[in-house]
Amino acid sequence: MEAPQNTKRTKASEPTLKRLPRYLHYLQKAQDKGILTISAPVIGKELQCDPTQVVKDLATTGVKGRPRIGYNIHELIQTIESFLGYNRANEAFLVGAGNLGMAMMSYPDFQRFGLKIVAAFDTNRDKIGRSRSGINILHMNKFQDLARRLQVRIAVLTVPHTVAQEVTDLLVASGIEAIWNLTPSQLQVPEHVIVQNTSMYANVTLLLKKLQEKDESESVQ
Amino acid sequence: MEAPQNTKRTKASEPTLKRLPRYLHYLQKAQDKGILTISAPVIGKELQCDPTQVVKDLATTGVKGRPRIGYNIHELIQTIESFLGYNRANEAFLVGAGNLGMAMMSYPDFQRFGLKIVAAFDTNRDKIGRSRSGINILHMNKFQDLARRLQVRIAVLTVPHTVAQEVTDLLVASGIEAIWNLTPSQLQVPEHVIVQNTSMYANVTLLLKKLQEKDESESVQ
DNA sequence: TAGATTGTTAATCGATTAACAATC
DNA sequence: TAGATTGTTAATCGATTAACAATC
Repeated sequence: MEAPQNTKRTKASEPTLKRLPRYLHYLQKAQDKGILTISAPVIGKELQCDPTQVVKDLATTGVKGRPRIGYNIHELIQTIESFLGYNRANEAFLVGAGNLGMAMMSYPDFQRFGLKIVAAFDTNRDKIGRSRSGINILHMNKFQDLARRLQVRIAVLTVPHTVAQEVTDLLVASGIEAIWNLTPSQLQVPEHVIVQNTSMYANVTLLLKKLQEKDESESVQ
Repeated sequence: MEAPQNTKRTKASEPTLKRLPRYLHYLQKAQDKGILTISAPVIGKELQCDPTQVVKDLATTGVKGRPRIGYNIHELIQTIESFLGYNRANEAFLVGAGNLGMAMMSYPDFQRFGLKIVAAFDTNRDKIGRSRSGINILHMNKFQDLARRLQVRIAVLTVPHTVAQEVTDLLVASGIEAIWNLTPSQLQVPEHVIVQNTSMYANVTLLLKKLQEKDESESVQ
């Protein structure tokens, strides 16, 4: 009957979702300085992006601003955090306690972004029983049982790419619903499982190609 | 006068550049199995993407296929590798030998993707003088001199985000032209400097948001 | 009131997808 | 020849950018 309070069902596009954390980071710094109100043009100037895009991005979170004045910075931060789900604590298991896995365990502040790594798994006997940043490393053969009992839905995958698919099959069989794939492998998963790929190789390719294109355009001129 | 051999100046879009390494990875596996010829529909089926998009992506590299038959797999691999610049060895300095930095030094095969990390830098006395995966860790105060003398143009940035900007200023002052930014910071750089951002926080946000949206759509039904 | 900023609607831009002709 | 696949051109889709009305 009534207008729902915070139930804007505008689903954000991927580019928007990537920009929102950047805004948030800047807004938190601004709030620390004691600023109470902020406008889209100011955000855009600081972050070097289009002010009308900032307005659009903010609108998808459902926050309301006031013409001429801007947004209440506290309300804005709250709304973005809530929209992005940062105030929940999604529990996750990390699989593969190698170099990258260890780095991810020590990575600061994931919890502030809604992700809590509650345990790590490996098959290397030397690593099992140790811990890193308060996260215990357990044997992989405990994964399935623990995932089910603790109802963990998210896995961070940092195993060697040679075993990425077989490990993935186990994750899926254990009821994992979302996989953050930090291996270069293209994972095969059932339709209901979400995969977020972060490929170092794709990123390095992009960087080098941009540099190459810059060189070419300069040599042409 | 003559038609240039390999000088298709089609500059690829970012999505295309992200897909090409995936194709390449699959093609190399297929070649190892002894396959000599491959068609876009086969690649699309295996990688679960649209075959016409595969055709378009491959066309941007300048490779020629034959109707009904497909592409010569050897020629295809060569062309993609050449197009992406994998046969060059772009030398890079890594800055920040912390957890993530160490992981990147140990990351396998960057060289196969055209990136060669030739030295690492840090300010922590305990780390300086040590090495990892054959890469020596030097004091940051040697960066500028070495970057200039070796004409290194690329930096991999894995420092704590609190010092990301000040380190970036030094990189730029040392003549670095391209920065692979693995910190969550939004770097301020002059226009001629290329930045490739790989933000763990943006990626984790995307994953959790996708999961959240899936939950919402299911609870609605 | 005047002017700046939000918020919405329209126009542009670019990438994906579809259609179809060329060709092996 | 018949049929599958490339390669190109057109249509669709979605995101960005621009335009403008509403409003503080």
